[in-house]
Amino acid sequence: MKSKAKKNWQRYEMQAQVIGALAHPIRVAIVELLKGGEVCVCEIAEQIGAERSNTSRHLSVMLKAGVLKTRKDGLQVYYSLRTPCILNFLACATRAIEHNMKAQAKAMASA
Amino acid sequence: MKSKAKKNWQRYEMQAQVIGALAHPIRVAIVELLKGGEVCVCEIAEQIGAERSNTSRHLSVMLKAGVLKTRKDGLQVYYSLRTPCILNFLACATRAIEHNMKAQAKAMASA
DNA sequence: TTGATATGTGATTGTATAATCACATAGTGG
DNA sequence: CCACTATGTGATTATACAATCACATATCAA
Repeated sequence: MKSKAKKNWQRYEMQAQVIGALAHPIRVAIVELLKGGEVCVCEIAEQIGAERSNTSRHLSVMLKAGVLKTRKDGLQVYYSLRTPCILNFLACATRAIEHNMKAQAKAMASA
Repeated sequence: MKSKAKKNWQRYEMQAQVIGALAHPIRVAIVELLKGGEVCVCEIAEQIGAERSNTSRHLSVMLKAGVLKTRKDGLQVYYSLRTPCILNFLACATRAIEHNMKAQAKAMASA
């Protein structure tokens, strides 16, 4: 039934947007950094070694996707995880990578 | 410590690649379709309503990322989930979306 | 008020990704 | 062998995304 995919297309698009919000190494690094709690933009930028404006843009992508939330305090804006289940993405991705490594090692051995 | 992010950069890149392999509505649809078990390319293309060559490309992205695996049987190639934990991505993304909807409704009400 | 700092955003440019077409390859059956 | 079907891939073009710079805004402190 092609109709099922058509019917759910909008949902697929939204899900892809949320997942895409984590599909960049800088954003993965940010999520991992925020695992320990809220951090302000300037510290995020410093810790991951990226320009502030660039960091700000990446944060806004994730904010827009609903993955992060913010809290203003004076000059600073603190970002934190809004949907903690996204941490599972990282763990699952790691599992896939380990899987790949093993397969690669096996391919090497047989070559 | 900026050094931590630098040190893990390669891992972040690989994780982002795996996550990015799911960051497209067609690929989300494919993963959902494969939830029930292996499906051949031509049926995947038919069910999601995409061109076969395009479907094939999306499948190869996910295959390369280690998210899917294949089994050849005669003319057909059957794809299936290699790392089932990626199904959690979809569920978690849905949760984030619901969160967004609620926030949006609240913003509407207060406007 | 002035100056300093944090954050975010428009504009630009370079890079990556996606869709399409044409075609190659490989297996199947007559 | 030949025709047919499924799959995958090179080449092209259009689109989306990322990084950077310059600048605007907001908050604080003196």
